[in-house]
Amino acid sequence: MSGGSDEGPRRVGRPRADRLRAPGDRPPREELLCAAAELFTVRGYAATTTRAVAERAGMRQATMYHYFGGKEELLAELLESTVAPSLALSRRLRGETGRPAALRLWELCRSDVLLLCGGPYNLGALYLLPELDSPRLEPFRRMRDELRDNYRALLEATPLGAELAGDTAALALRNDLVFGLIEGVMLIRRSDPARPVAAFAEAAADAALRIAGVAPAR
Amino acid sequence: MSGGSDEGPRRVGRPRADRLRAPGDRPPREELLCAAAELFTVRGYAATTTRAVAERAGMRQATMYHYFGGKEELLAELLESTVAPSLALSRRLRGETGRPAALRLWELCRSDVLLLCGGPYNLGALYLLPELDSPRLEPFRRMRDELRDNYRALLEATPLGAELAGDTAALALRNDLVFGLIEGVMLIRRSDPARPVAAFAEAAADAALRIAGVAPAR
DNA sequence: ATTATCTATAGATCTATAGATAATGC
DNA sequence: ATTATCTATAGATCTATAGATAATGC
Repeated sequence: MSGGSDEGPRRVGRPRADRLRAPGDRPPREELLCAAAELFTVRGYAATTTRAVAERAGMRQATMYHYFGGKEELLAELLESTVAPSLALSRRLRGETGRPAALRLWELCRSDVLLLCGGPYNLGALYLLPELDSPRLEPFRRMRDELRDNYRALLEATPLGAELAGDTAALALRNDLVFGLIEGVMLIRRSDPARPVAAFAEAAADAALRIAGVAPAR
Repeated sequence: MSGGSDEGPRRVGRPRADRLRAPGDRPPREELLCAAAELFTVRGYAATTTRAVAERAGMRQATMYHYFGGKEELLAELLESTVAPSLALSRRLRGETGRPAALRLWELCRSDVLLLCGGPYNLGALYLLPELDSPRLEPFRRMRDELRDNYRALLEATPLGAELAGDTAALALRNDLVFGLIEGVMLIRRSDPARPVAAFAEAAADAALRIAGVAPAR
C-alpha cells in the first residue's frame, strides 16, 4: 500500500490554521461555492458575510479573496452553474421535433424541478434575489432568458399553442405561468421538505402541463 | 376659506430638519411602513438599512426608533397587513357552503393575486425571505398557515377533492402546488410588470383551478 | 409638561488590502 | 521561487442609545 493520499499534507502553501475544518478532498474553490450555496439559500444572500462563507469552507475570511473577487462573484458562479444544465436540456428538446411537444415540455419541467430542488441546497431560491439585476449577473440573466424562450417554443408547438398561434400576448402569459410555477417550486418545497423529490417533480410537471392546457399523458 | 390645514406647521414636537421631505399628510408610522415596503421589495430586506428607510420617510435614522423597535418590526407589520385581508376572505368563502367550491377557490386565488401584485409594491416578494422563521414573525406564520388550510378545505370540497378524499398526501400535494402558484405570482409579475393586473389575476386563478383539476368555469 | 424630532456617538460589525509566513518544487 | 494561507488592520459602514432641542398645550 503506497500512495495513500488521504492524509499526508501534500498541498503547496501555508497550511490552514488549526481549529479550522480540515480541507476535504475537494479543491478550495468548490468548498467555497458549496458553503456559499448553503448560506445564501438558508440565511439569505445579503445577510451572509464573506467571513461566514470562508469559515464554513474552513479558511480565514481573507483567504477567500485568493479565489473569488467577492460575494457577488460567488453568486454569479452559483447561478450560472444552476441554469446551465437546464439550458442545455432545453436546447436539445427544442430540436427534437419528431416527438410531441407536450411530452418534451413535460420532460423539461420535470428535469428543472429536480435540478432546483434535488440538490442538497435550494439553489432555485437564488433566482428570487433582488440583487439579480446587478450588471455582473448579466450572463446569468441572458441564459435564463434563453431558457424561457425555449419553454415558449415548446409551448407554442403544443395543441394549445397552435390554437393561440396569432395571439402572442396570450401565449406569453401562459408561458410565464408555466415558467413561474417551475421556478417557484422551491417555495412549495419549503413548505414540506420531506416529500420525495422524484414524485414531486413529476407532479409539478403535470401541473405545468395542465396550465399549458394539455392533459398530462399519464 | 378658513382652516386651510395643508401648510401651517401644526404638529407637536421639534420640526423636521430642512432638506428632508416635507411630511405628507400621512402619519409618520405609515410613511415608514410605506418606505420600508418599497425598499424591502426592491432592494431586499437584509440589504436595506434603517437609515435608508428613515430617510426615505423624511426623517433621521434615529427618529425611526420612536415608532418601531427596528427593521424586523417593520417587516412583521408589513407581512401581517398583507396576509390579513386574504385570510379574512378565505374564512368567509370557506363558510359559504352553498356555492360550488371550485368557484369559491377561483375567487380566493384571484383576490390573492390582486393583493400580492396590485399594490404599488410587490409585497408578495416578502413571503420568500429566509428571515421568515424569526420568532418575531410567528404571528404572521400562523396567519399564513391558516390561510393555506382554508385553501385546502376549499380544494377538498371540489370534485377532484372528493375523489382524493382518502389520500391526504395527494391532496396536500395538490394544495401546495395551487398555493405555491399563487404565492409565486410575484415572480411571474416581475418578468412582465406592464401586463394589466386584473386580467393577470384571472389568468392565474384559471391556472390554479387547472392544477386543482377543475376546468375553469369561464 | 409633553411630544417629536434632532445631533452625536459608542460599539459592533464587515470588506478588502498589505504584508508576513510556512509549505512545496526545482 | 511559487503558492496558499495566515494575521492585522484601515476605512466604511450600521444599529441603537443618550441627551439636547424646538415645537405645541395647558
